[in-house]
Amino acid sequence: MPELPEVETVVAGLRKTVLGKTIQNVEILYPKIVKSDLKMLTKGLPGNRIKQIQRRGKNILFSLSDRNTLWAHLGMTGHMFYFGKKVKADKHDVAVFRFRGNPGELHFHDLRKFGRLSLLNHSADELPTARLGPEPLQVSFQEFAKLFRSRKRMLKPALLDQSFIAGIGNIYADESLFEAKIHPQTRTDKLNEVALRGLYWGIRKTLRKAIRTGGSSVANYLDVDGNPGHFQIYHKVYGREGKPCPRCKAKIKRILVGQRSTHFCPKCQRFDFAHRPENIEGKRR
DNA sequence: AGCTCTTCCTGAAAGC
DNA sequence: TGCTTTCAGGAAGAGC
Repeated sequence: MPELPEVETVVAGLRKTVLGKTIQNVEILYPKIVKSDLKMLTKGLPGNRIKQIQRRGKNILFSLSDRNTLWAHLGMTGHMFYFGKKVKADKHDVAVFRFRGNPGELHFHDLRKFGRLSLLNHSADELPTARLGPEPLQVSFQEFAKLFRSRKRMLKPALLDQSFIAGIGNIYADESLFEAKIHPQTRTDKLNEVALRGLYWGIRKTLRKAIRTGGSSVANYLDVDGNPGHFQIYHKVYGREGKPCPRCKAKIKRILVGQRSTHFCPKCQRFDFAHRPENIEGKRR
């Protein structure tokens, strides 16, 4: 599923392929993905040049020459495929963009149709980004620490909450918590300075490495040119239930936290590691 | 405020 | 073997 590193990879691909092109028309094959007014979108896009493409959290923002913004979210299984020539739409394509004076096409492909597309009548800077938490690769440690201390909730749901911190999904939440050796059910406000630093750097390390390797190819993630990423071979806990922890060889566990499957090492991700290191032996769940 | 449950959707995997 | 059920998951919305 596309999370921050995958979306970053997709945005890099979009910049190489469609940045600077002028939209000729857009064909919406599955109208339900459009969350803004459908007619406004299909009528408003043609003639617009794509001036800038940015990622914010897991969102893709196309800044248009008329100062409006095309907002895309890949959901669970969304892909953006660029073809250098006319190509017949796949049955899972939800939208096709065509460009002026150019045979190339951009296909928004989305098997499970959780993706979304909106035309927003304002610039990319003044987006519904008020509903998005800080970027994990940009936020300072001080702000990060303040954020976690300001809430009282379990870490796992907090990391998945886009209004809390943007861009992290199930894979990278689990992997980051593993890096930081923190139990997913630890409360955000219970992390001491050491644990907070560990988590801050764990998230950064995990996301950066995933970006470097082109994202994780699970749920058939592919980049704009149809290439898979490679980060999944580096997954240490995600999707590894019952397999040995790469750090201590204990069996990786999978539990449900807030309805979401959560993978962790029960031995080296201690529930109370973060705030009560002296009590590590005593408690179990 | 924060948790839980539901909805959207499809294909793979598990169950019978 | 083949049909049926379950599950996965990002985000939003309802209800508590």
